[in-house]
Amino acid sequence: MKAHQLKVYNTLSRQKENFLPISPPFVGMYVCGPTVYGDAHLGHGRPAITFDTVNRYLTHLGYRVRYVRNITDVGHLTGDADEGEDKIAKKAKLEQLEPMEVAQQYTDTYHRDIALLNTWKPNIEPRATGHIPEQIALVEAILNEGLAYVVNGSVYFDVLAYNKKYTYGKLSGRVIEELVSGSRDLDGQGEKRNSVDFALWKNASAEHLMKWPSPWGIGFPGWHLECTAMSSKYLGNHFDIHGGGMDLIFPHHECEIAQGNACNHQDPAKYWMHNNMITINGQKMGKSLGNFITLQELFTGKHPLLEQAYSPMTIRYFILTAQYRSTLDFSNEALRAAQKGYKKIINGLRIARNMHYDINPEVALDGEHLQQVEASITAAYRAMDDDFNTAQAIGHLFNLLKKINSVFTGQLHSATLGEEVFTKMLATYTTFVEEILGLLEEKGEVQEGLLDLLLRQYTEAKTARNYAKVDEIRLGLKSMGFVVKDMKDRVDWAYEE
RNA sequence: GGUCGCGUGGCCGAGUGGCUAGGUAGAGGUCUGCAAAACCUCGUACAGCGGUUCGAAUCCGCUCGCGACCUCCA
Repeated sequence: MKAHQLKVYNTLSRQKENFLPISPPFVGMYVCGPTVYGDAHLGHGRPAITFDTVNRYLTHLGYRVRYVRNITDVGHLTGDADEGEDKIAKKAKLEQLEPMEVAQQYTDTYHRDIALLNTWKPNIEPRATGHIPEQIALVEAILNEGLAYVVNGSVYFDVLAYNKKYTYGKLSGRVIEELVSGSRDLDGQGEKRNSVDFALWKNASAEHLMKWPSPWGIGFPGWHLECTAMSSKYLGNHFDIHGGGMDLIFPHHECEIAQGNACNHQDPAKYWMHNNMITINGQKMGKSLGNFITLQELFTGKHPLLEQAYSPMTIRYFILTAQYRSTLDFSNEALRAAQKGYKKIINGLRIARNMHYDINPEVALDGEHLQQVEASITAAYRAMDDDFNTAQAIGHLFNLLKKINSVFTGQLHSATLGEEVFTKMLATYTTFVEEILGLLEEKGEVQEGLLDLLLRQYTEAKTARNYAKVDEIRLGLKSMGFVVKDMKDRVDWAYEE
């Protein structure tokens, strides 16, 4: 296979750049994981699948990826920045649980749901609460640089001081003067010297549930700090890819860049990748809007907005049919279309796995078909090389699938493609579906052996022109979710679309 | 209010100057005991108006509509 020049859209430069890892073949990738205080919803599914696909494709190209995705189990506050209540602790009080019980419970459900989407596990999945000493050390380092200050046992990052040496706002495209003047009510600043400053360490009140000792008293870390602590610990001070949802660009990732520069004098990541939001009726699906659908609700169909259940692979396919930087609009109609498309892909996978080249010297090569197949193979890779355009790649896979189906049903002879191209076509198709896109065959309850038995009876009945029995078997299979495919010389089954 | 982005055929969704995206839905056809599956063909899509160009969905301007971030959110 020829060398690929992968291009990646970098939020920092706002353009596609050639992907050149810092130390090939190694790639360090850090992705912001969930704050574990509720069930994972469709909005969590998108970055999980997006960066899983990035991981898969980079691995396919031969890179050795270290994928780190954190679990936020402390420090993420509700309400106004740096003034609200800890999300985990709030949920703990509501459910009368230990905060760690809440974190554990939703970490478990997150893992369960994300695994169903067939995502590879991260190589390291660190938790914020497991890295308190590292975070304290970072605060001390930033204080030593003179870019933070202590007030009543809390430590704040001094954005204005930082901005004299570095540029605060370069990721989100924000101008510091506008942030300063545009800040809402000036009396809500509290201890901060300036409203744009953010907390590195917060003093904990007596009733606060999650707290640790520090040089500044009992307290807990600020939200942005954990990612700096854990990414630098496991990937170094400057690594290749930092990913997450677009809504994290500001302030979270902006603050991470500031923290990284403040204590390590360099940007933490070379490439910043951000997936867009999933919308529902054109509006962002999110916790704060209360219009989110959890993954479990999708899998079971138990949600007022859902007309039916949608399988994990349908969801994965649905998300992959859009480029990750575009919004993707949810609707039952779109998901039903995705379900059909997914099943078509998987029926093709079964066929491709079992198909063999049929040597026939009397069949001539067909230049047009050959050219179409070769073009689709090249185009599928080119799409992935162009900032992981899974939507476009899938389009080319469907073109390959048409050829595969044609050969399978006898409408096209495999020899018209020649053995080399035919084999490459099958290999490309199966590699893309299974390895790169991560689409699995969702097997039903029925054993394949049983299906084969029924199909043998079906064939016998058909030969005997016992059409009543033929129809009976056909109906029976249909009720189990299978359709019978009658071809010229044989029969086969497929998943009902 | 500031910053940024979007508006593609019934629906979802690629595409950023000339080359069929694709899926799904619908229509017709081949095949079939009838079907199904599969394959083939089709609708003449680019918010509106103006401009640049030999040529624009694609570049520029204006208008309309929608959204994101600026406060926790993937």
